[in-house]
Amino acid sequence: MARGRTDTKTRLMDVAEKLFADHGFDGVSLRRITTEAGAQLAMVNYHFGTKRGLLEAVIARRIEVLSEQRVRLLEDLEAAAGDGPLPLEDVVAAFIGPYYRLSSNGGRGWKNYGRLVAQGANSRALIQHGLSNLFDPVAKRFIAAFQRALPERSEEQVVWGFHFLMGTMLYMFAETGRIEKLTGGKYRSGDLDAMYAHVVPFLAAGFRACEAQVQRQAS
Amino acid sequence: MARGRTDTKTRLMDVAEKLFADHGFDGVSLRRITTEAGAQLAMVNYHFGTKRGLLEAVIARRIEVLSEQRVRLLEDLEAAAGDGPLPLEDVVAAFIGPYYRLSSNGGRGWKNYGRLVAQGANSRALIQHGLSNLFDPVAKRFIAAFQRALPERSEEQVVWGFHFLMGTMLYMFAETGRIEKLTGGKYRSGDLDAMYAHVVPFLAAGFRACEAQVQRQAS
DNA sequence: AACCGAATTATACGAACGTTCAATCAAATT
DNA sequence: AATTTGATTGAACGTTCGTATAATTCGGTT
Repeated sequence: MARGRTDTKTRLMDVAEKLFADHGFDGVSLRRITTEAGAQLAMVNYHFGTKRGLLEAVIARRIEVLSEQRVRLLEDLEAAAGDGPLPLEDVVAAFIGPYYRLSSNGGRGWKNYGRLVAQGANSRALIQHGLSNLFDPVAKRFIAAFQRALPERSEEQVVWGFHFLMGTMLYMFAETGRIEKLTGGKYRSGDLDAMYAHVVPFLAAGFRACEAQVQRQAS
Repeated sequence: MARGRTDTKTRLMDVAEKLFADHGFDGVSLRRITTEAGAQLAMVNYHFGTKRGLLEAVIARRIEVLSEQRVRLLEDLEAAAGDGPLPLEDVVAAFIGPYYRLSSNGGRGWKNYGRLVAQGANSRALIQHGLSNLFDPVAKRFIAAFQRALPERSEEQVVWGFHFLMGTMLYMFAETGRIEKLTGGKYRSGDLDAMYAHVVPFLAAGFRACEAQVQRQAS
């Protein structure tokens, strides 16, 4: 159709992505989504079956891109490392870097997705409900990769480190605007370049921390 | 009224806290809240004015407790430090420790609050809207305290470190259950004792990490 | 030229929503 | 004993919600 540059199905996902991120899943009506997308109300049920189906389609199309890039970078690392340990900073970058680049240069949709997924990731409703099956296999691969990057660390330390990394990453790409309020606008939560430059060494140092402390106490 | 052990106003806040955390603000109706609280529908508007007023009351009563404890611990640190620098681990513990202890031993309400605030903190709607004014003054004090604990680090590094700490903390107390799924139940996101033991050295090491290297954005 | 199936339109349905308000209750105060 | 006041009840308001369905459009195949 000539209603917009893209087809109806894509426009619906784009608008829903933004509005879900702004107001939450139940905070937006299908009427508002279809109106802002220039489509008829019934098109959501036609293309996605149900409102929840629309949400899942919105999330799935981004996770697939993200997972593919993460896995590809990790496989490159594994190929380059041979039998040796993986470089820790590179594993962190392989996980967060794709998200960083897509959020920076992937268009407005990725910004909306970042805010949406930061809310959804913190609610059990979405996690338990199949949507995370698109994410979990990749996450498991990265936990194993972090263990390979930190061969002297216990599994426990690596698992919790990955947990802290998840929280940091989700909050980072949510771009909540809180840091602006706290610093009077001097630092901006949308300044992903600055944040990414700091977050990789920050998380890598955290991963290495627990054992360093144990070693100090033992020696 | 012998409907419950506590008065209606408190019961409404307790039930709303849990349901808002489970389903989001717009995912729960006042009818469901009042029914589960054993109260009449009109009581929400009577006690809190509006549905949103109920949400704000729910969040405010917890933030006030949290802020008071955080500030008290920080003032103790400042008194003990005199003119010297603050011990970094202690500042981290002064910020996260109260939340950890309340979430562990403060009753089920604090668990619900943790999940609720992790969603709300990632949505601009709540942050821009006055509710964060209860949190921001304390956050500003802690950013200053972190600078005092890291006199050789740039303000920029400290600010971003605090940002990463916020994300880690919010995700930690959301207890999303994701780490169970990723580890087959071997590690549990409700094991706050283990998480807290790891998170303080993790974040402290991140704060101390050397200045961010200038990283080129590659694709 | 007739046809087909996917996409779109227009409309309707029943249910649930937040909010309001007059009436009633129950103590504490006068 | 009468009165006041905050808390609670029960019912209703108009609106909006997600979903379903029959009718219509239209380019590509027959």
